[in-house]
Amino acid sequence: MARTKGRLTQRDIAKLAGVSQAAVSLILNGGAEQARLSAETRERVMAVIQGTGYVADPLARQMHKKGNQLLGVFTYEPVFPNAQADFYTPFLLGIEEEAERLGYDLLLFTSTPVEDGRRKLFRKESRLRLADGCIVIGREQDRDELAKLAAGGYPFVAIGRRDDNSGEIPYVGADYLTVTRDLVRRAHELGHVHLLYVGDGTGAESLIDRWQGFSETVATLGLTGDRTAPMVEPSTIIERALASGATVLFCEVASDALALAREVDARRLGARLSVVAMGSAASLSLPSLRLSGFELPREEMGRQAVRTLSAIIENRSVERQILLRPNTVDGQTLGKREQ
Amino acid sequence: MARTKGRLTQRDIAKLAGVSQAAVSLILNGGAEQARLSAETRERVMAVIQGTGYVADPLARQMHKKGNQLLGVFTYEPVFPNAQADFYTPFLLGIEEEAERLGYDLLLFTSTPVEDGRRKLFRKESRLRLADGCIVIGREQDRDELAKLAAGGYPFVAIGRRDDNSGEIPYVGADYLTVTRDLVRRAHELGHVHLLYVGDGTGAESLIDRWQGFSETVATLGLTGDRTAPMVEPSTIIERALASGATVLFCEVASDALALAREVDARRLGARLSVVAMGSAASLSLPSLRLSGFELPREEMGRQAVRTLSAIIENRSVERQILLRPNTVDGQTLGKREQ
DNA sequence: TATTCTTGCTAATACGTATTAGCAAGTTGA
DNA sequence: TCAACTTGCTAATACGTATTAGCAAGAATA
Repeated sequence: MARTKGRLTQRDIAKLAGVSQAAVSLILNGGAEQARLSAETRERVMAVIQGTGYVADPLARQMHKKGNQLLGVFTYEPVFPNAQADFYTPFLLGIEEEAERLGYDLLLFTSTPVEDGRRKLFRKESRLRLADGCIVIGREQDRDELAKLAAGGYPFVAIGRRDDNSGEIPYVGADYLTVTRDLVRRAHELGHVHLLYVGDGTGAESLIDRWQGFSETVATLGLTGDRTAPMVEPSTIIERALASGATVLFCEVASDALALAREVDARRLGARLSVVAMGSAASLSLPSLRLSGFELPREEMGRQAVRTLSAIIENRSVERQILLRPNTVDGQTLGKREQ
Repeated sequence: MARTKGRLTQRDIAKLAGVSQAAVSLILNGGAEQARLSAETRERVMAVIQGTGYVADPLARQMHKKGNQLLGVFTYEPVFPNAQADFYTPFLLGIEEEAERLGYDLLLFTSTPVEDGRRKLFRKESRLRLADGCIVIGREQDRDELAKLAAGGYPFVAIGRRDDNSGEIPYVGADYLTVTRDLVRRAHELGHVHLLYVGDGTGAESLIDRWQGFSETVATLGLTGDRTAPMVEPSTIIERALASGATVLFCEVASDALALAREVDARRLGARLSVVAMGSAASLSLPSLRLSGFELPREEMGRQAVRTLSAIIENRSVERQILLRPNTVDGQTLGKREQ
C-alpha cells in the first residue's frame, strides 16, 4: 500500500473506479438518482469505496454549508464559578440545553491574560465572529459596543434588556415592571399601605423598571411609597422604615434583601416588617430563611436567547425583543400587615 | 442592518483595503515580511480588519491544517448541572482558567443529542476538527472510540485514566492506588486491623486501582481485608461488618460512604465503625457530617489536561499520561479503633 | 544602455467536497 | 430524416484560506 499522499480523496476513488470526482460525490450523497448514474457505475464506485475504506473529509464537507453551527457565548467574567451561588450557570444550563436541541455547539470566549482591561475586551471581541452568532450576558454598560455589532450585521442576542436609540438591539430580558406591580398589589392585599423601596431605581433598565413598576402601582392604588438608597448598615434602613411607618421593604438587590431579612429576624420584627426581594428570591434563600419576592427565569431566558439567535442566523422571522416574566416566590418574609 | 452576506471573508477585507485577498492572508499569517508588503499596506489592512471584526473561518483554516486557538471539550452528558453537587464544573473551572492563560477559547460540543443517556463521540467527529484538539471528560467505557481518534491523529486528552493495548491514549487521571494505600496505612496507624472494602473493585481503571491499592496494602501490612458489593441497604453492610469484626469501611462510591456514615451516626456506632470515602469526601460532605477519605483534584486535572493538550497541539514534548494525587480529607468518620 | 537587484504586490493554484449546468450518444416519435 | 427526448455521465465552479511563483516598476550596478 503506497500511501504516498496523506489522505484518500474522491479523486483517488474516481480514478480507481474510472469515473469523475463528481460521480463519487453524487453517489455518496444520494444525488445518483437525480444525475442518472447507472446501477453498475454506482456499484463499481461503492466497491472501490468499501475496498479502500474511503471516508469523506468532514471539514471539506462542511465548507460550503452556510454557517458553522456555532454559537458564541460572551461574558465579562469567567463563566465557571468559584462561588456557590452562581450567576451564569442557570443561563448556561438553558443555553446548552437549547443549543443541543437545535444542533449548535457553543463557543466560550475566555478572556486574554492581557493586563489592560480595554485590550482584554478588544481581544475577546476580535474573536467574536468565529461563531455564527453570539449571546452576550451581563453588564449593561455596553450599549455602544452592541450597537456597533448590530450595525455590522453580526447576529447576536443580549441577555438582559438593552434599549438604545436605534431600538434594534435584540435581547431576552425580564419583565420587571409587571412582576413588581404584582408584588406591590400582593402587599396591598395583605394590608400594607406604606412601602419602602430600597435601591437606586436608576441606571440599568432593569433598575428603572423595578422602580417604575413600584412607583406606578403605588400611585394607582393610592399607597405611600418611599425610596431610600441601599445602605451599608441594614439597621439604618430598618430604623428609617420603622420611623416612617413603612411596613414592607422592596429591595432592588437580593443580597440587601437577605441582609435586611436577617436583621429583621434577629430583632424579631418579622411581624411588623416584611421584606421583598426583587430578584434571586429563591436562589439566595437559605433553608432557614426563605425570601419572598421574585426570581428571574434564567434557564428559560437562556433557552429563549438561543431560539432567537438561531432564528436570526437562519434568517427566520422572529420577535427580536422579548421579555419573560419572572417567577414570584412565596417565602416567609412577606406577611400580613400587623394590625 | 446589512446582513447581506453571511460571513465576512478575506475577499471583503481585501476589497475594502484595496489589496488582494492574498495580501490579507499573508498579513494575518505573518507572511507579510516574506512577501515584502509595506508597513502602510499592513496597517491599512489591519485597520479594516479591526474595524470590521473579521475573523478567519475556522473551517477553512483547518483545511490547511492551521489552528484556531480553540480547545474542544466533549462530555457525555450536559455540562451544566441541575444538581447541586456537580461533577463537571470543577474540571471546567480548571480548564477555563488554564485555557485563558494559554490564549485558547473553548468549544463545548453540545450538539450531539444524548442517546440512551449519553452522547456519542463518533457522531461528533466531523465537528471535533473545528477545534485544534479536544478534552474528553468522563465515561471510561470509550476506549475504542478514543483509540480511533488517536489513530486518526487528532490531538486529544482524556480526563480519567484510559489504558488500552496500544498504550498511547493521553490522559490526566487520578492516582487512586497511592492515595488508597496511604489511607489504608492511616487506618492501620489508628489501630484498625480488619477492613471492609465496599464496592466491586472491577470495571474502570479507577475502580481496579482502588481495589488494588486496598488489597496490596492490606497484604503488605498483614491486615485482614474483606470485600462486599455495595448494597441497597446500608444496614446490611453495617451488620455484615460488625459480624465479621471489621472496623473500617472503605467505600468505592462516595454516595455509599455518605449513606453508611449516616446510618453509623444514627445507630451511634461512630466509635466502633469508621467510614472512608474513596472520592468526593470533601464535596459530598455536609456541614454536620464531614467524611474522611479523599477528593479528586478536579480543577488541577482540568488545568493539567489543558497543558498537556496544548503541548500536543503545539508539538512540544510532554508526558502524555499523567496521574495526579488526590487530596486526603480529614473528616470525622475515620477514628481510632475502639480498644 | 543594458543588466541585475530590489521592492511591493498579485495571479494562480491547492485543499476536498458539493452542486449545477450541460454535453454526447443513443432512443423515440412524427 | 429531423427533431425531441432520454440516458449517463462530466466539466466547471464554488466554498474560504494559504502559499508559491512571478510580474511590473523603479533603483542600482556595470
